[in-house]
Amino acid sequence: MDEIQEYTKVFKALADRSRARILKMLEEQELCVCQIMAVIGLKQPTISKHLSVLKKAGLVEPRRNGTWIFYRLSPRRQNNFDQAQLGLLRNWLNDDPIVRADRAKLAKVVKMDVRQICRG
Amino acid sequence: MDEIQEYTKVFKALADRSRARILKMLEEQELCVCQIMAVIGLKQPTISKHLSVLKKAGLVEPRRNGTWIFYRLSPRRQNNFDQAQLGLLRNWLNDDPIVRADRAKLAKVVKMDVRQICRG
DNA sequence: ATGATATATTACTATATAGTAATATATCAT
DNA sequence: ATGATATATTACTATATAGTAATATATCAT
Repeated sequence: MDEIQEYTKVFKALADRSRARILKMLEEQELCVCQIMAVIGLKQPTISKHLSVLKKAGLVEPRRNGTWIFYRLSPRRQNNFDQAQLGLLRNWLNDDPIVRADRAKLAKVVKMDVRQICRG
Repeated sequence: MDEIQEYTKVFKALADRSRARILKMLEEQELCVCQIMAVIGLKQPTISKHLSVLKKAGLVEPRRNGTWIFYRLSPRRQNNFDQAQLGLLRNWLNDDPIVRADRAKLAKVVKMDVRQICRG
C-alpha cells in the first residue's frame, strides 16, 4: 500500500460524523460496542462497522473481556498519521453541542452495569 | 452549520487521493487549473470540481489573473481545522513516489509558458 | 452440551461522490 | 462586436459508503 493510500484510509476514517462522535467518546474512556450504541443510537452492526473502519485506520484498538469487546483510542502509532490526528482531535469539537450531549449521555451510561445497558 | 459538519467538510476534502496530490503540488507554488491538469492527468471539470471542494473547506484560495485562475493554499484560517491540517500535510507524503513524480513533472510544467501548457 | 448474549459478518438498499462530456461563463485580443 | 481560450457548471454514469436486517461467531453460565 502506498503512502497516499495509507493517508486516505486514515482521513476517510476520520471524515465521518458518526465516527468522529465515537472517537470523542473514546477520549473519555474505553467503551464496549453496546455502550457506544446506547449513546449514538445507531444499530449494532453499524457501530461494529464504524469501529472496524477506525481499527483498520489504526485509530482504535479492541480488547476482549468475556463477550464484550472494549475499544480504546490506539495508544501506539500504527501509521504516519493516526497519532497526530488523535492529538489534534482532542482539542477539537469539545464545545460542539452534539459532542457535549453525547458525553452527558455517556456519563449516565457508564454509571450503569454493562449488563443492564446491553439488554436494552 | 454545526462544528462537526465543518469538521467533516474539511476531512472529506482531505480524504481523497487526487485532492491530496493537488495540495502537495500547491505547497510548491500557486498554480492555475491547467497546470494542475497537466500534472495530474484528469479532465478539466474534474480538477475544477476538486478545487471547488478544497475551496469550500477553506484549504485553498483562488486568484484570478486574466482568464487564468491561480489557486494557492489558504494563507488565512477559515475554520478551526484547515490551517492545522495544512501544517501537518507539509510534513507528510514528501517521500511518496506519486507525490515525488508529480513534483518532478510540475518542475517541468512551471518552466513552460502557461499559454503553451493550456493549448496542449 | 445447551441457552443466552455481545459482537462480527453478509447481503442488501439508499445516498454520496469521483470522473466525464457537453455546455455556460468570463476574460482577452483583435 | 467577435473569436479564442481558461474555467465553472450541469447532467450523467459508475463506484463507494452509511445504515439496516438477518445471520454467524464467540464467550459465558448452567
